[in-house]
Amino acid sequence: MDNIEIANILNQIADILELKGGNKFKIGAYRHAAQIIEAMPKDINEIYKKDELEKIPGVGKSIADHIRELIETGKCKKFEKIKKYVPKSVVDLINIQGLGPKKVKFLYKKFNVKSIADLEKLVKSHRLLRFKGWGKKSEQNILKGIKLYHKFSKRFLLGRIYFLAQGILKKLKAHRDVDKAEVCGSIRRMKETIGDLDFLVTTRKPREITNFFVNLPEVQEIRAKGSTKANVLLRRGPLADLRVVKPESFGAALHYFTGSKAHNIAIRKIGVKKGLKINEYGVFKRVGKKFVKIGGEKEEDIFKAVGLPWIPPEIRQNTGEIEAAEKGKLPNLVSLKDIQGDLHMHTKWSDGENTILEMAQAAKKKGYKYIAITDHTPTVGVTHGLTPNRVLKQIKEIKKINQKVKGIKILSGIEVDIRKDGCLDLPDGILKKLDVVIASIHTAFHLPKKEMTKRIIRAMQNPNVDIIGHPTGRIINKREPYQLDLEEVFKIARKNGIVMEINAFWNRLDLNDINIRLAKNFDVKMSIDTDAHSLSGLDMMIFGVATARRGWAEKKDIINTLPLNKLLKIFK
DNA sequence: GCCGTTTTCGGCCCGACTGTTTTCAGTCG
Repeated sequence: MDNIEIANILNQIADILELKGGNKFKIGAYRHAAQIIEAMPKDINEIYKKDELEKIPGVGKSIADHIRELIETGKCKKFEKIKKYVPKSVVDLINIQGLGPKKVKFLYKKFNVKSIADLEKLVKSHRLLRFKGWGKKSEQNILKGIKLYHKFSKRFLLGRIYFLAQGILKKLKAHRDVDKAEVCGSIRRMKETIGDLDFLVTTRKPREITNFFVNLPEVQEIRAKGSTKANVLLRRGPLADLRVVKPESFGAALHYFTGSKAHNIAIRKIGVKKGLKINEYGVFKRVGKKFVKIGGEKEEDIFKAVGLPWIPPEIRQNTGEIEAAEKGKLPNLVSLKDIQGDLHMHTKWSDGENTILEMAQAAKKKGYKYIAITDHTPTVGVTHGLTPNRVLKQIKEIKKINQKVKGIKILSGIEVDIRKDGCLDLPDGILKKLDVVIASIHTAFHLPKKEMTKRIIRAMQNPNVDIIGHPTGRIINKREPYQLDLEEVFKIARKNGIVMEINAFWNRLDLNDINIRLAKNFDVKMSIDTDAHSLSGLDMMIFGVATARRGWAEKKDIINTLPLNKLLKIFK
């Protein structure tokens, strides 16, 4: 069992306890431990082997026992026992937006609601209206929540399975009979959600490799297995395909399996016009009645055959990249190595896991030249946000740490909350003292479009605001973006020199690819920041950069590619 | 269930918002 599987079970225990109405601090303890284990870079099995489980913060004797049991037997008595209290399908209902443990418990006990179908039927019968606390609005909200759940429930978030895919890829590459291996599909295009995993391998021993693949420990169930193709269900949830081709077809197969489908069709169409046939085995030229292979070992061969330069996977959507390539006007996409610093992160001063010093040292290790510490403000209650006094204290503290740590500059910042009316929850006099001010919304998500737009624009007119954090507020698979007139917002951003954040955290990725392209059209500058709440959170930068690339962003569009002296000129 | 330069017991970040009420429970972060 890996970290995420263990964390999943701890979270499920917490879910069930919540439904049972258990002690909320106990529930919190399970969740806390799950969060730490999921986010920590170390393999929990290694920690188990060293008998150091209880050294993990948030893990005491009891949870350590559960983990030991899980690692040794794959099961845990506590979980097996409380699982009997409610069916899993009932627990899953709390994932519907607007439903929490209390409401789900009520629905289960009173109406025996066990599934989304049950729930929908009940709501539509209006029988709920007779009960205290359930009104017309509640009905509407539940139906909306169900719709959202259906819309998103089939795809996996990139950040949840990216590292799983990389891990499997590493194993494939390490196999002595494997020539080349790559992960294709939407993961290679770094799409924010992933349907399944596509692995491509070249080898002279296809049978051995397919066998090796279906017997990987990550595999739960073999669904199909042949000599050059296999399909499995992974324990983490998604399906995974393996395709084996000959080395001389690697490039063609890579292109074919990377997609997108729309992009591939467009490329093949150009090929047809030139008398070419393009498929996963190569590029073929028509000679009389026969087709003769003219390329396919490298991905470049495919593009070259249709007279185009190589196009980065992230923008292969057939949304203008082929036309741009034809004109020699492909964007020079920003890349991870261009990033000079990270301007949004939290520390123990609010809801982060690590100290300012630890974050700075980890960032320095990444080669960053600067970071900004941007803790929360009091409105976001759970986070123990910074009051004016604590802001001043933190500024002093950062000054001290800057003298200690060489080679990286720590900027004093804040993620100040934008209240419902658009004013900020710290006084201007305090904001003025900070190097960088990010303003974000964490409450009142459901305002009408006009009001929400006005709210953000009012915040952008505050002379101290530099960046708007996660500008649309969406949580992938969970919460829709706010109703917002982004074009209006971008106009003001351009005028006032406000930077729009590309929040790199994998369940946000906000701005998303489409809005990044829009912002670019308005000549709005952006910053790619992790919103890290722990050291491992800093690793999320790849997802932010990938999203920026999908939005055609270039180095010049992204402010945290600038050296410090130039960056500081942008801030007020 | 976890944790301790306020500690080994007794705390455990809590404010904003919504929808329902008319003072508050539930949800969210």
